[in-house]
Amino acid sequence: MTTKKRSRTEKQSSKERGNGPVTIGMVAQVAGVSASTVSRVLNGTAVVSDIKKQVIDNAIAKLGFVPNPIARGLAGGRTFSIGVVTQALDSPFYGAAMRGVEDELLPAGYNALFVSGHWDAAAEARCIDVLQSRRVDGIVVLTGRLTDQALKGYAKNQPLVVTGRTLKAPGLFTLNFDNFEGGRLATQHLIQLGHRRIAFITGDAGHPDATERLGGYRAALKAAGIAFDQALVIPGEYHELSGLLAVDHLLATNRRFTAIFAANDQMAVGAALGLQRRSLRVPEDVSVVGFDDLPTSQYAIPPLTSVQQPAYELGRLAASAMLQLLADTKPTAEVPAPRLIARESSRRLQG
Amino acid sequence: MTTKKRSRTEKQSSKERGNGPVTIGMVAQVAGVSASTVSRVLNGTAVVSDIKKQVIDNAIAKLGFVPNPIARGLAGGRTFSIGVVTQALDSPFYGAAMRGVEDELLPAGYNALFVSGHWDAAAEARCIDVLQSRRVDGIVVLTGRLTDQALKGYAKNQPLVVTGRTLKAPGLFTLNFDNFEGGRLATQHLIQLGHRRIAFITGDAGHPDATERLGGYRAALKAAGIAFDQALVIPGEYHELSGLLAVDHLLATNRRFTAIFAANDQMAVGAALGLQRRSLRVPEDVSVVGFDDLPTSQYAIPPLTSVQQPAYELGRLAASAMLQLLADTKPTAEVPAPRLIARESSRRLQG
DNA sequence: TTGTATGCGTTATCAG
DNA sequence: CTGATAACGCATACAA
Repeated sequence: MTTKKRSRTEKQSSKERGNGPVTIGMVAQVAGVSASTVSRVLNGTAVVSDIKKQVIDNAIAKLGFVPNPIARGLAGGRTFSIGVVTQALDSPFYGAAMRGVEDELLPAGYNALFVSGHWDAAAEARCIDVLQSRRVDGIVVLTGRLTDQALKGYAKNQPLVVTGRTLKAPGLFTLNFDNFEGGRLATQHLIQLGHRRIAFITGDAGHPDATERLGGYRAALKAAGIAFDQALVIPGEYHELSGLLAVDHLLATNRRFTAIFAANDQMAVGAALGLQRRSLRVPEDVSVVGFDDLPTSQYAIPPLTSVQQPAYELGRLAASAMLQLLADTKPTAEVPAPRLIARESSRRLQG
Repeated sequence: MTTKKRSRTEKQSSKERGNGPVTIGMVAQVAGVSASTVSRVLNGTAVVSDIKKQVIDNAIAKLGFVPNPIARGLAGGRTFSIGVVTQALDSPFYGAAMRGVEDELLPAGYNALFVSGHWDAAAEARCIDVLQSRRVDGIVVLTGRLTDQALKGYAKNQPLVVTGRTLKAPGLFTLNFDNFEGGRLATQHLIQLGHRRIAFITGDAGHPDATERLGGYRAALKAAGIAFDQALVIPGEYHELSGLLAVDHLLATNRRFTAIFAANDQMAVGAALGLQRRSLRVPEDVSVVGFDDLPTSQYAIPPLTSVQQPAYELGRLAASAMLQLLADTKPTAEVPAPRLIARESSRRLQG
């Protein structure tokens, strides 16, 4: 029994700088104190005399000790890792959000476990199972498909932060971007440029985002006294092809329009391509506005006018809220208001 | 002592379906066997009588038992999680690769821990430290900046799979995409279209990829008997702005060229925008070819000709290789050969 | 303020 | 083939 321990100690001392299994017991021994005391200075769990603290810190530094999160998790019930359910690992939007999460979590000593739900409620549920089995300290769900009910249920087991939804429940914090206002802004922008026949390409029907943006579109029209025309609303699914097909449909059915507002940038880009294919120029013949303001949108041809979605900020805020939840303080994060970024794809209606 | 255990059992039976802390001991008790035996059927560590196996499986199902990876990690020395060092969480390329990794790992019962090195060797080293402290079973480095030496060192501590490099060492497996051939293909494509004055926008100088692609460019020129002209090679940094500036530079210095080959799609898109700004049409006036074949590239205006980088496949292969390394079998993954995807941004030189 | 004892949920090592 | 029992590395009541 002690044999094993001794052999490890020897191995360590021989390599000296290897980040091998230096245990808390080893620093305790070197510092001449008990393991408990070392643990205490490590976590600030209790007051330790300055003198011993000094000695322990030295021992830690000397041995290059780094606590084992695994053991920590087992013993303390916390893993210092938080699970993040995204919808797609490969997406400019979720990518930025993940970056925000990471930037916020790492400095706090937490790690993120990213998994993706592929826009599917069942898959998301599986993700959460995996995360729970990994004993994450909390879960962040980025714009999921799970029902409010399910979410509330999960929140009972561990802190939960959810974006893209507004919900009230214990242990649950939601962070919602104002999609309605975003939709309104974009439409209003086009109206102010003189457009009155504005087509709208919707997002995925099952998604709240999409209907909210549509709501903003309708509100802006109404405010300007423009009649809503259902024929100008084309269903899309948030990807480029949708935009392209929407334009085809619009043209095939002889709809008259001078501008297109797409519920996200990907569809806007697809629409622009569709227009170009039919020899319609953007923005000379048709103005196009997107939503999300993806990093690539400023290099689209022409650079795309869009509603900025603060994906990175959203990620940071969500993570920060989670940290606060974990610290038992009430989260105070607030999502930035939507902002319209005007570029070359939209311009004043001529004639 | 048994008190505690009993209380847990009660809690469990009362909630019945809760995924609370059902322990191996509890299923052992229900099945009327020892914990060791349960562990054995769980891991297939030893032969167990079919009859007991049955009983245990039933107990597991009945209690909804799910092994605790944390405890597993502590006891068995394995965490069933593998660390993945990417360079950017928000990048179409790494995004696809991450998806590939996830798709391969999850079914095998492993989890991925994604962290990003931001193209910085020091940051990458920190990432690896974090990963090691999390006791991951292995590390996958996607196209890093670490030195071969450092990599070999890490490979001593745990299995390592590295992409974007060719290296031989114990416990280390590398997976290299043929960037040279990709560069050659793209250039050859333009040459076959009749172009002879082909500008090249390089990638980030510190990156092997970039120089290999340049090598392919030169080789193709040479094979066609076209003299290499240093003035047509513009340094870039792999982002859109580089492409735009490169075109500005080319035009400002009065270089004559009929085609541009950019070392990645982002720069190609930037170049296309730069050309458009100067009223040069793609492909009528200038053909443009990119590298990577990002998903968005097929919707660029015009759709971009590009060399396909099998990012998703690369991720899968890397993960699969890691799994093989972990299973002590020699990895056999082979990266698909580069393929040119011809679209509308390149066409035969007129006149 | 500090040390001791014990438990976290599994796997691994031994006996049998 | 199976069951005790000892680690795994740390945190935490409890006692001192």
